[in-house]
Amino acid sequence: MGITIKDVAKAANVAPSTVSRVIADHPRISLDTKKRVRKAMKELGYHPNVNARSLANRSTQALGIVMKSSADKALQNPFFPEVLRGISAVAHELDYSLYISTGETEEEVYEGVQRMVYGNRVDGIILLYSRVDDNVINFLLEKDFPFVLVGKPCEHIDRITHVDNDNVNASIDITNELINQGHERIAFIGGDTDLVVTQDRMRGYEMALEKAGLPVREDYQIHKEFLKSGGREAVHQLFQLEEPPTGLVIVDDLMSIGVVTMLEENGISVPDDVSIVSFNNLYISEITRPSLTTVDIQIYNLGNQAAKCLIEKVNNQDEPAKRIIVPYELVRRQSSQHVSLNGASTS
Amino acid sequence: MGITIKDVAKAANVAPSTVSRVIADHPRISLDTKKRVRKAMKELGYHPNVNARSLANRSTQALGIVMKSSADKALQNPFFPEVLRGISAVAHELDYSLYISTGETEEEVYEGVQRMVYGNRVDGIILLYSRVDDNVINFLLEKDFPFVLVGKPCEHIDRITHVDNDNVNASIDITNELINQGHERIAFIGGDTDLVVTQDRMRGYEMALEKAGLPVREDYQIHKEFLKSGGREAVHQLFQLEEPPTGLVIVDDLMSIGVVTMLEENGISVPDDVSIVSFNNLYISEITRPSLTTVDIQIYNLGNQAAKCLIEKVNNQDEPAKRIIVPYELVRRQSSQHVSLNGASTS
DNA sequence: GTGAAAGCGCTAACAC
DNA sequence: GTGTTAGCGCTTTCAC
Repeated sequence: MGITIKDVAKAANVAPSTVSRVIADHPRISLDTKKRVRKAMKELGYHPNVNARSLANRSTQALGIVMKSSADKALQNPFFPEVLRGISAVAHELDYSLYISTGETEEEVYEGVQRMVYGNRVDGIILLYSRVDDNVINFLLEKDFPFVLVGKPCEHIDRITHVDNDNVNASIDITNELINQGHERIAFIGGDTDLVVTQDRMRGYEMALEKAGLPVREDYQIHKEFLKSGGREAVHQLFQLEEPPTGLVIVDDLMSIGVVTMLEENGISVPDDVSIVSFNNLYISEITRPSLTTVDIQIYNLGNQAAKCLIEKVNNQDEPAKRIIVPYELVRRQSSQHVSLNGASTS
Repeated sequence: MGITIKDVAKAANVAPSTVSRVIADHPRISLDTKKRVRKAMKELGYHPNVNARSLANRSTQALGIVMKSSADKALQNPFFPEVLRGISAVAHELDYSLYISTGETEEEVYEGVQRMVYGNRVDGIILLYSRVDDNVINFLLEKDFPFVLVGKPCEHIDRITHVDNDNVNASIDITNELINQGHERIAFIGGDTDLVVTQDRMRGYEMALEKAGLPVREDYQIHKEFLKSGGREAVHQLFQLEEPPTGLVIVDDLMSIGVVTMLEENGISVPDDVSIVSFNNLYISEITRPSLTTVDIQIYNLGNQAAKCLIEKVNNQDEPAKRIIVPYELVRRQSSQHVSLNGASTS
């Protein structure tokens, strides 16, 4: 069942090892035999068995992709297909396959990673999230298993190759966008505070405010997982304050859309009453109304770079830990405007 | 490098074959040795090498997932993470791993599938799309390789196990929703006409109109990939007609959002001037404004069923071809309303 | 109930 | 340049 290397060898009148060498395009095989062998492979319809190869080789030509637990379906989802595209492009080019592991809980995710590593299923792993105190990272470090992180590690930062944006500066810039438009009361809406990306973006926000001499107010920060029921309330409260914000920095475009809706339910209009800026530049950010002023973090590129780094690392165990910063870009759209225009629609 | 079955055997004072039998939980191994072996495995930190097992076994405990080419990033994306969740849940439960293959072009996708099959990487494949004249399906059929289709095959329908919604009836129902609200001029906006799902939904739309004695007008159908530049124009034209539609059936929620934006750019408001209904009930459909009246097709469930069917088929090559229809549900939200309310906002 | 040995399909010394 | 051979780690007859 299935053509093996032996069949090809026989047909081409060479030894199996020669066929193997032809497959690997070994330099010191004569062009003539190469041709003959290749012809035989074609004719017989030969395809190598990757398992056998992996066994002999201790290399799988496969990369593992690990997402964070998909329990909170909302937030990171649109991110995933795009980063996958980026990874897939280089994987395909370099003839790597992709394994994927996810799970509803952290525990499931961890188990998945163990399976990949212990089972010799993959040569390396791309982690698509970074959270404090993550046992997956500790496990991989301990096993000295090649991996790359998309995002910023919160520990061992110089031991972990990672691909990230400069989220702090991105956040400073996007917050300044509001400040430059004259906003002085700017609130921050974030997600899971365990995620490093949330932390960085919040820090940038605070730094920008401080630099501009604006107060950093605690009642201007929301961190509930507010795409669920709690969030609606939290946003409502924010605008019940004596001095409600006129600008909002939101950690993700998808959240922004939810917030816009909540606001409009309360008769608050974007950008006429409040300006919104956010992050990620998802596809949807352009086609929603208002279109979103956001930071394009180049998701595809993040995936692309991560895959490249990982493959380098796989091919050379001694490759030093790297840090790749993918540039970001501000995208100005309709959701933010100069504070002096506030109330435009009601006037 | 790595604990093998032999190490365990030595430690437990048995033969390697016995260890193997313990792993497989073979019945005629004494409980005593089982315990002893298991203890040794624990102590040594043994983990089976899946490649070796696959080689000996001709089974990989892995499923392949094939998406359609990701070139058109817009349409099917939000679908993917959700269906993956569904697949992943059962894969995890039954100890299967997931292998994923995508590509920018059809050709790349096809190559990926070949790699999975020929390389013995997976035991079976889940196809996440159905399009006419697809060489991937033909390839799998020809090789008699286990696979399951999410969607409806356009050929060999009784030979292919597939998991689908009843898209024709779903479309009839959602179109009737508009008809029952008094709409008589109802247009259809679809995507790629090669996709079976587009065809089914269009047919349902037409059948509903006919049943209601409403004309099926050709100038009421748009099929450009209109999330790109062409679409804006097409929608514009639609509302330049002498009798512009008052209702729109749109093949996907994400498209709906784009259309709402285009309409509002032209001063046409949803649902006050035109009602919109669509399909899929993506997460975003609920938080956008207006929230979308749509058909919940239970994406998670589609994935779940597909994975189950595939594993059955893998375990029993003679499993007959099945057809699983996942029920759908109408979700009424703000984007559609009775035609008599039209113009409400301008009055 | 358990062991010995062959073999899954391939690669990688080591020969010549 | 190419053939021979010994594994990679596991499963699976076939003995006993």
